[in-house]
Amino acid sequence: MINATIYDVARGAGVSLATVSRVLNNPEKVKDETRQRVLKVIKELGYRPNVIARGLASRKTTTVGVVISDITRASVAEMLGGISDIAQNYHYSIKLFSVREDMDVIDTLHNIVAEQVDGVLYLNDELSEMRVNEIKKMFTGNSIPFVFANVVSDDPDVPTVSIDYEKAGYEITKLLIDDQRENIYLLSTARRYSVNDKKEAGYTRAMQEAGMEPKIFRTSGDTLINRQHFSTFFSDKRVDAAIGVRDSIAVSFMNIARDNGRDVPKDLAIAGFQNTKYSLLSRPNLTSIDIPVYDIGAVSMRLLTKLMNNKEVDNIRIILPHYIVKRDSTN
Amino acid sequence: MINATIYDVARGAGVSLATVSRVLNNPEKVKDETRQRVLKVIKELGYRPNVIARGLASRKTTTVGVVISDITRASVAEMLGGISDIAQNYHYSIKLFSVREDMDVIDTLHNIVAEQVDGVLYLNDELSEMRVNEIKKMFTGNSIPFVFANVVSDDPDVPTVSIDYEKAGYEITKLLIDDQRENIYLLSTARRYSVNDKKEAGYTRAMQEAGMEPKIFRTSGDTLINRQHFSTFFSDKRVDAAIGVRDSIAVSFMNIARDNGRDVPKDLAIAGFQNTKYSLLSRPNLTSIDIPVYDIGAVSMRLLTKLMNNKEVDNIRIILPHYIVKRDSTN
DNA sequence: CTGAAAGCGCTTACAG
DNA sequence: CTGAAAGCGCTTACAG
Repeated sequence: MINATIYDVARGAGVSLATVSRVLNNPEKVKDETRQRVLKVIKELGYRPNVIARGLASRKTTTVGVVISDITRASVAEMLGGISDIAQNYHYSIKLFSVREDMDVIDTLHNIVAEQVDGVLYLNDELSEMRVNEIKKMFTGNSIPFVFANVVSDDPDVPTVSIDYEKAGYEITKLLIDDQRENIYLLSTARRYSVNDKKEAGYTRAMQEAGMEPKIFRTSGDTLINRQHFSTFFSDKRVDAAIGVRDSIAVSFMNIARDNGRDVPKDLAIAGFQNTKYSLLSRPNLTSIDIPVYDIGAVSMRLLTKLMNNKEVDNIRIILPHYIVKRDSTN
Repeated sequence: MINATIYDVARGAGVSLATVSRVLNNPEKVKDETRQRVLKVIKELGYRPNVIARGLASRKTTTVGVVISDITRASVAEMLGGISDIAQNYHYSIKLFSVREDMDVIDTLHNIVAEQVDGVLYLNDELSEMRVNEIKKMFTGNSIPFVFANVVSDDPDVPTVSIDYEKAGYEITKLLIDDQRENIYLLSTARRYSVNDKKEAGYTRAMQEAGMEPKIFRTSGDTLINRQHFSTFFSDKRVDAAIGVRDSIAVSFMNIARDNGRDVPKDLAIAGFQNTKYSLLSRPNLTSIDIPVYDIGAVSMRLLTKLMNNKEVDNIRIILPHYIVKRDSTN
């Protein structure tokens, strides 16, 4: 038979549908004997409740919407891994919504609301504070719980899970300063991200504390493009150390540096951000800030389940720890 | 007001709900004047149909299930990008299901069926023919359309989208043979994948055709591990060329080769598979087979929409073209 | 071209 | 502890 319904089960067990429903949702309210009988029929028929019907009747879909921009970024994919694992534990399904640059975000959010998800996870490190505010209003207006993952915001009412990027930027810069490096560059992206802004702030603070001039070089995240930017870099600049806001940028820079006869780390120390696979496939292996991307996903999903079930939450702004992985690209 | 319903719209426009529903689903059946009036009220109220209710009533959820194993693999993420873009075009939503090694696949599929998706996309290059058959039976039994993406299967009734991995393996091997390389190794994974089996078959065919002995070296996909395997490689083996079944394996091997004083490509030619970012961040840049991963995702989603809407499909087994990107790691 | 009514497969007070 | 009934917000024949 194709897809038994709750009626089939009720008939088979000689009870009403209400009882079958209770066996599924509030088993403790059903007499043990009855419950066993119903369970047996359920198994025999291979019955699984129609999730859609349940969603309509209960107004709970046990589904969360996950909003992403660019899924091909390694950090996004790994965060999704964490989200997915936790969602599975809590028996939530995941609906994926990707918003592209050219799309009307608020319109998309309206669509998500129409999908009747129980909560929303918003992954995007490129959000401006204003955008965050719009999104927050939209969701609170529809009273649907939400959590921002890997987003930095100063609004104390916005649930976020991330690391302290400012501190990370500070620490990695400090590492190079303490190594007596003088001309320390930060290689950042031309496009401004809230997260990268924090890294830059941390870098700048460390430099100024040390009485050194912050030097931020902006380039593209695309290797083919930044390679060109970097190739002229060495002809007109003094540089003793560089920090890439992404590992891929750091590795690309390191390659060009070596092409220009620089010895890494002797002449030039290089560090990256994110501790991706690149850091192990580069020569020399790259010093990098390990960001617990999987955990950011997992923790934000866990926070969201609490919010969805009106559990007490003592802190809606979670900062996860990061640490520096020292490898051969620095002393 | 929170979430207007179809009743609110009907009342506002002075029509029945049936008419509102028609305006949404079969607008041509409604008199122009009425339609405009309804549309106006819809806009005023910001009405969006409750997707769940619609799903229950129409038995169509306009949602597809996407089954993945490891989302952190770059190819999976990029495929998802292609799927997501096309899904958006056709107004389908995506529900993500990840199956882990230790899970009962068939049980998971039952859950997916209970979710009432209109179709399923199954991404997994590690499926055995037997497994493919089980899955096929499960879905056909529940009469839910499905497409395998990046899966190779010999069953002519199984809709698949992939490239000709055997041919790709053959061609890249041929490239090295034609370059007069003698000891050509294939660096494959210890775990057997259907897709890697095909690459190996192509490699073997090319080698045998040339009267050379196929040499397959199996290692881990994990850089930290394969690095160790490779470090003893050069002490006891003659090697003039190597092909990694993944770019990351090829790059890892290349690094060790250079540590052992080999000049790439002079002493040793190296090629990879997939043309990922690694191929551009390695030194020298890696020759690789470009596999149109995004397109595999996009095309399989498009195929699935046709199957879901009972459109005529002339070919349910689609092979996409691949090509070799020659870079500095080979002559 | 439009409306009244049944029904999709569940959950949830309400009685008992 | 269990059942009858209403209802979730839509779609879809069926009449007219």
